Amino acid sequence: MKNQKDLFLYNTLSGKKEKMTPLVEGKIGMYVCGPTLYSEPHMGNMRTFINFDMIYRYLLHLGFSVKYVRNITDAGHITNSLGNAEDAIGKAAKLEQIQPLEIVYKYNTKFQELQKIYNLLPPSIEPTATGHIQEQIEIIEKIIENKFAYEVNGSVYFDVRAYSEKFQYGILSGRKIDELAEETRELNAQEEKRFFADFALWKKANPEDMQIWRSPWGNGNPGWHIECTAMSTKYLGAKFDIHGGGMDLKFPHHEDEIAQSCGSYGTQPANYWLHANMLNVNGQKMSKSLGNYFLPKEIIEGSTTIFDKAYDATTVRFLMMQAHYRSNMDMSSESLLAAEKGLQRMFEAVELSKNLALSEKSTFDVSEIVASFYTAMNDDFNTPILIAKMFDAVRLINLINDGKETITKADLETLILEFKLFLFDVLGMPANESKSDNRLSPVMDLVLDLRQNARGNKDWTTSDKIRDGLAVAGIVVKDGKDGTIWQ
RNA sequence: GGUCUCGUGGCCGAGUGGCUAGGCAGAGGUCUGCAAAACCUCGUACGGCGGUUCGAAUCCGUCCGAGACCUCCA
Repeated sequence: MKNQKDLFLYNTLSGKKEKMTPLVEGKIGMYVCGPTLYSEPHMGNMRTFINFDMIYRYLLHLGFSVKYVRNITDAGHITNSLGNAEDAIGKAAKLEQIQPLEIVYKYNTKFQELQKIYNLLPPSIEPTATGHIQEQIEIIEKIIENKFAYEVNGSVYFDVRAYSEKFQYGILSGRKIDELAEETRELNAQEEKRFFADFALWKKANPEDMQIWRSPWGNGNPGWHIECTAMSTKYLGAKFDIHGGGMDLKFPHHEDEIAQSCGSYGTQPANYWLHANMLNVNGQKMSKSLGNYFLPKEIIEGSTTIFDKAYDATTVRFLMMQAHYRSNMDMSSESLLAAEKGLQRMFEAVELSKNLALSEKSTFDVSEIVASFYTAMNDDFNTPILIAKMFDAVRLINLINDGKETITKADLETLILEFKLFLFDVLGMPANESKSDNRLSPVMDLVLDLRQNARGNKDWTTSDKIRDGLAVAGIVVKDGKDGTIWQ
């Protein structure tokens, strides 16, 4: 069932689901655009990273050897096309009165913490833009050499018209240059540019810039898009398998990355472009400028007024896994609560499965269920379907427990193994089991034994007192047919 | 204005030309000392209007509504 050749993914480039064929069999190179660390990443940012973490996990699960590169943008980029605004990191630095890299360091520390809290696997490497200025300059030089860029007054711009004669600008986002021209009716104040769609590869330094680098064109800053081209090329080569990022990066960021790669190395960087959809708040994209965002920490601390109570990171992650990565999703107290309860059922089934009665034969087809897990995920990482299939398995486990279905030892082992692999390794739910403290266990045995005696004597007052007392300590007691369990 | 996406039952959220998605919530039942859990049954959903078709929520057109991108953005 674990067949690498059955994987299909939706490629933004073609607008279709395509069979995944790596450049080198068994190996995958994946680049994902990471955060710009001028502030703490919000929940919407996290959703993208959680989704690509899931994708990374599934690729690993299929046995691919994956090199996963996710950059950190720590060089400031001018915030609008006019070029007269400050870069976000520089702005934050001035505001907080510390160095730009202190800003980045500060927020990167938080970002790293969040990755642990939300159970993200660390990428193979997290390269930084400032650590690759030289590589960026070299690519710019190549583009100039190829006559797809020009220098004006200490800045370098990508020449979209020249590029369009050999390549198709707009291939990813479906944009046409002449249409773009009509659309951009204002804001053409960028006099240095020869053509409105040209974009900066290198910007001459402003006197107030806090980060400045030397280049063949004088002191300045790299353009926003060039860092990804430089780092993906360095770590994955000019051509690699998967490039991912948020939908909002499709244009212009990813479009321009393609132009830069074609303009320098004559090849598109990635075979497959994956785009994760946005997280909404009340139907609108979460964004800093709208102010409708909340932080990943606020939700687990319960310090945002948007939700009725605190929800842990696992619940949030599970809720996100219940939506497809290409759909946009909203979060509400109701949906979080539903996820919390649903996940609880999953975990309880895992516990329950440890003590199921075994039979001579199984009354259902385990291999079919397990196959359905793979079918779901192979279809463009359809986690909602996967979860639905897993709930089917949960139901079966409960039915076995009720004696209404039976299972053999071998089938149970297969089912549990695969179930856990998908729950913990693929969906990334933390496997915090075996937490059943060795010292607590005998104590509980004793307490429950006492309660059982009371129940035997129909001393309900005592038995309920024990149950209520344990409830206060967060221990739930459930009386089943074959004894009492606690958690 | 241009390009594009979406509109599914109380909520979240998949999918599909005809066959029950799933979770949560709700109703009834089984079990239980009670409770919890579990299991069973139930609501007969696909924005409006046309069209294609034996048959459409699924394809086409149109209208309404929401959103994304076109400018920094995961």
